[in-house]
This record gives sequence, structure tokens and C-alpha cells, in this order.
Amino acid sequence: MSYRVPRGTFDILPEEVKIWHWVEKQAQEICRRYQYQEIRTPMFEHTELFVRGVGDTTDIVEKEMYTFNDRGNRSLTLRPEGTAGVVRAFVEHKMYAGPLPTKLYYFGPMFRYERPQAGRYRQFHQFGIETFGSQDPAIDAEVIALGMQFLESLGLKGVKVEINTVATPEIRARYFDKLIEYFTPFKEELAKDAQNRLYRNPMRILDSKDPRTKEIAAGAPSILDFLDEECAGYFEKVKEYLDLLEIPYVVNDRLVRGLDYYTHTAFEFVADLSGAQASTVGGGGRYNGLVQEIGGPEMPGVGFGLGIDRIILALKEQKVDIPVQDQLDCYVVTIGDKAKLYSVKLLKTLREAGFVCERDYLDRKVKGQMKAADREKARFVAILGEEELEQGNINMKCLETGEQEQISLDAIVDYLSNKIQP
RNA sequence: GCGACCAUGGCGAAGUGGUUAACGCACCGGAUUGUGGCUCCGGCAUUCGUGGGUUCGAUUCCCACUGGUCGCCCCA
Repeated sequence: MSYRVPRGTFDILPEEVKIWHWVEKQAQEICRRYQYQEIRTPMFEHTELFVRGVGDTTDIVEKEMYTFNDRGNRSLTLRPEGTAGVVRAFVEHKMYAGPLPTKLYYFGPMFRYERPQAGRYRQFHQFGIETFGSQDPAIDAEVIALGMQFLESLGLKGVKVEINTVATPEIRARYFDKLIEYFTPFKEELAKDAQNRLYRNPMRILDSKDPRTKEIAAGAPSILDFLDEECAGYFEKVKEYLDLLEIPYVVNDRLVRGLDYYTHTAFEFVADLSGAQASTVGGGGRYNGLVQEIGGPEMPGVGFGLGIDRIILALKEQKVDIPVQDQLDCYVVTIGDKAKLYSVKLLKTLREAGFVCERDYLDRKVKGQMKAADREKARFVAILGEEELEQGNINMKCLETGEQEQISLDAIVDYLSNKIQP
């Protein structure tokens, strides 16, 4: 075998696609109910958009982007996340001039250059929503509620919301100072990457997995102690709404998101999964400065991104039954050349009438055709031989009961309608 | 970028330094000529990831490479 998919990518084969269709359908339906409208943006954007939007100290920008120059020598990047592109479109098309809040959702592939492992790929898929224009904590809660309802609609069990506030840039700056102050005496004991982060983004040290760093971080000050009245009040309100919505959440003051644009609310959806990495199935938060950063007006926003690949992984691990409809109404079996010829027309008639039907294209004998019909789970087999054809009749056999009756060829649509429509 | 493990037919999976590389599933064909699901029979690897080496001889031993899986970092 000479060609393979590029590392970190995978084909979604027909059987799998059924699951994806179903998941997408749930997303669409939930969004419809919450009045979020789909937006489709390009899979690549100017590199600068992500550098500005996502943040140049983030891992995404520092080491994970698929960046290339096109023939016009423009630097482009395969989108590593969905928000930046949506915000760009929102600004570019001056959607802020329309009715607010603007509520959008997207579904599609994202790209990050990383070593693949369980639940992590170089091309992965996200379903995300973004809403612009509202500072009401109720909409933060709605965003979280939509995500939860989506996950529940899939039948995913044991999903928890972890929530935190990352306050405002000003408060965070003060908090950073305190963190640096706290961590500096331990500097030599911290994990190497934690040391590197100390002055650039000390909050990232908080969720380190290095044992010693963890111990040290356990004693670090909490951002919750630095909140001003407004931030604390906002956070309280969001939690109140979540209580009202009966959404199970835990406050995790160590929760740090990997993107720079968040303000106030930050949250993650965590599934009950064995693979440690992949248990975070999505995350999001509020990003009040982002629209302006991208060149738009001052405009608050909230959203989330959910990892569909991980969700499907979780569905499989939990052995969730996926409702798949792939029934075959009628398989047309023919005997002889004339019948075979006629079957082409018959298939067309049946399909126009709305039935799902199939026939043999491999010159199989009757037995082979019957086997195929059975394998493809046909409900009925229409058996057409030379004699029947001459008399204008056809045999209809129900595979489930084994019963067979001869009817007039002209009556086949009515016959199937009666038997199948339920 | 670092580490661990793995690499046999479409899939799953045994196996041995030496004439024909088990088995299961799937697929194809057959079991009196125009009828499925069960059963039975038959077919289905002439590079056992690639390239080197050790050896009289390697799929089985060694090395490199590639790929996969999982973990670290980080994230969805």
C-alpha cells in the first residue's frame, strides 16, 4: 500500500459518516431552537488574523499552526480554531450593524500541527457557537446550556461543566504579578516549561501536571481573591443562572484556557472518559476585547468550541446507540435479459415514488441476488421473471415473513405504499 | 520536540530460523436446473511495513527508516 492519509488525519468511511450526520443533525436542531444561525467561513485565513486573535504567546500560534505562503506570497494559515474566522466575518460584513445579539454557529474541520494521539488529530472537527453584542450573564449561561443540551441530546452521560472567571485584563495583570511573586522563590523547582511561562503567562503554570509544580501551584493565590466587585458580581450571576438551569458545574479556579482572548467567564465541558487528554470535550468563554482587536467596534462576545472527534470517541466508549436509518424498501431480482432490461425502468418508477430500492449489477444468479437483498436488509424483494413480465405481473416477497404474492406490475407502487408506509 | 510499545491476507488474529504461513469474520462460488437468512463444501498471503545486515537459509535474530498506537507538552 503506497499512499496513506497524512499523519494525524483520517478518512471517515460510510459507516462512520452515519454517526457524523446524526451528530451534525443534533447540532443543527439545537441551534435552531436557540436561534443560532450557521455561518461558514474559509478553512484558511491570513496568518495575521490568528496571531492577533488567538494570541502570539499561545501554543497554538507558537508551534501548532499550519502556515504556508501562497503563490502571491501571502502568508496563510489553516484555521486552528473557529472563533477568529467568525469574528473576522462578523466585522468584515459589519454584522454588528444588524440586530443584536448576533447568534452564530459553525461546524467544520480545524487544523493544528501536533503529535497525534487518542482524541487528538491534526485535522479535527469542531462545532462551535458565538454570540456577539450582549453583556448579560444570562447569555453566558445560555451558551453553556446549549452545549450541555447538545451533549445530552447525543446521549452522552456524565458530562460536567467546569467554570472559572479570568476577569479583565487589568485584574489579570495584577494577579499575574502576584503569581510571579509567589512562584519566583520556587523557580528552580518548577518544571522546565513552567519556568518558561513564569513571566509570560504564569496562569498557565496552574494547570501543570508535573507533580512538584502541582504541589507548588496548590498554594498559589486564587484569581477569585482578586476580583473586583463587577467581575465577582458577573461571575455570581452566571452561576446563578446555571443553578436555575440545573446545569451541574464545579468552580475550578485553576481553569485556564489556552487562548488569550478570554475575559470573565471561562468554562470547559468535561466528559467521563478514560483517555486523560480527550476528556475535555470542549471549552469556551467570554471574549469582550476580541472584536475590537480584530478591527471591529467595541463589542462583547461569548462562545464555545466542542471537539466532535472526542465526542464521537466518548459516544463509542459509552456504547451509545446511534439511531441510523438505512433501510432498503425493495430489492428487484430479475431472471432473464428482458426482465433485467425492464427492471431499469421499474427501479426508476419506484425511486420516483420515494422508495429506497436496489438491484444487482454483477450478473448474479437468482440465488446471489436474493442473498444480496438479504444482506442489504431489504424489506421486500420484487422478483421478476420472463413469465411474469409477459403477463404483466411481479412476485412480491416479504423477507421478514417469507410470504410471497403475485401482483400486477402496475400496482407495485400502491402495494409497497400499503405495506411500508406503516 | 521527547518517551514507550507495535507493524502477518479486506478486517481480527496465531505462528516457526528451514519443503504447502493456522484459525475466525468478511467476500466470491457451489450443494438438481427461477428464490434469502441456518448448515455443509470449495476459493481467497507467489514482497509476513521498507531497506540493510547476521546465517547455508529469516516472516521469525540485529540495525536503520517509515508508519501506527499510547503517553509527555498542550489542547478540542
